[in-house]
Amino acid sequence: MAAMKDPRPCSIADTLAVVGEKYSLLVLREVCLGNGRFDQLVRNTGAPRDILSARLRRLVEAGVLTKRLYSERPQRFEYRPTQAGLELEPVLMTLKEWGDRHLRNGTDLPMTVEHSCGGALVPVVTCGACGDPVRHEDLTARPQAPGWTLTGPTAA
Amino acid sequence: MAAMKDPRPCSIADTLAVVGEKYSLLVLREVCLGNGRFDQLVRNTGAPRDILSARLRRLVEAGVLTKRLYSERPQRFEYRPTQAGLELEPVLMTLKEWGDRHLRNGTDLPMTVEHSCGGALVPVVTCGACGDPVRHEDLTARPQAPGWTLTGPTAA
DNA sequence: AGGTGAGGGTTTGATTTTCCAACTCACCGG
DNA sequence: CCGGTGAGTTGGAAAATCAAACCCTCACCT
Repeated sequence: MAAMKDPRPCSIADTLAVVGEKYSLLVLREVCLGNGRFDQLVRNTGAPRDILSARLRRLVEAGVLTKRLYSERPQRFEYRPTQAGLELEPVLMTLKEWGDRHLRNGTDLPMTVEHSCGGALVPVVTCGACGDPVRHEDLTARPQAPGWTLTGPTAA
Repeated sequence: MAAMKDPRPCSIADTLAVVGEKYSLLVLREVCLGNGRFDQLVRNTGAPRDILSARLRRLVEAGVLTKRLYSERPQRFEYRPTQAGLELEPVLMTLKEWGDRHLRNGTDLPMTVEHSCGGALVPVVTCGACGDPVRHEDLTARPQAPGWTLTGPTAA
């Protein structure tokens, strides 16, 4: 995700610069599931080996994954999520939720996630302050840096 | 995001096939903010015009955006989010939240979002059933379709 | 000692995408 | 008639992706 003169300083863009390249989030999905070995990642993500290699390097250097030796002689490695990597799981969950609902009508899901409370997880984004589920109409963008001249009714 | 033989049927991958290409989510960000005109999108996302054109076509065809005529003579268009598009905002919020925390230490944020409850929005993903914030340790993946052979301790 | 196979990659060359600048077309304002 | 705006399209160079082949280190079998 190299050159891009995004005139907008933006954490969304910055995060995508780390995990927005093709396969990166699928790699993270697998690593969070515990499938952190190279050949598993090739099989489960469908990424070409050279691309996977590049993505892993990038994610390790960005502090999202770590490379761990799980066997000397023969040397074998495994990738695991860092704390920062685990904190990207909300992104995976919201992506999954949208796909489950809009691309599969909520039926025939290939995988579900069970929450410790007992049921299938339905991730809901709430406001940390009041605890209410967040709806578009309740949001107002507050530009803080130059480059953020809003024109429209504004909400993100 | 053409050819990819992802051996895993997965809603995350499917969603990324819709909005995972470079610039797509930045376009959605702008459209959700109300900045839905072509030249605004060029300026605010930094996307080359031809790429932007392709992304807009794709997002409209996928039902994430609609193209609206806001002036005949001269013909001028504007892109707006559909309901499905608005429902992708949780993805944007979780991406923003991660970037704010991990890429900027939570300081000097270029933009904040205010929630109707009064404070700056801190998006938290919770379990729809019990309402608790979701933590990695509380999750268990439940494969439902073939292709989902888990090996590790498993959680997503 | 030789063959086979797994794991974890790198190399090579063809194919796709992206990038960027220039160009179009339709209209409006002076 | 001239310049400018909005919404794109076009053409060619540069970069990223793809698939397959290759490499290296060991372990195991016989």
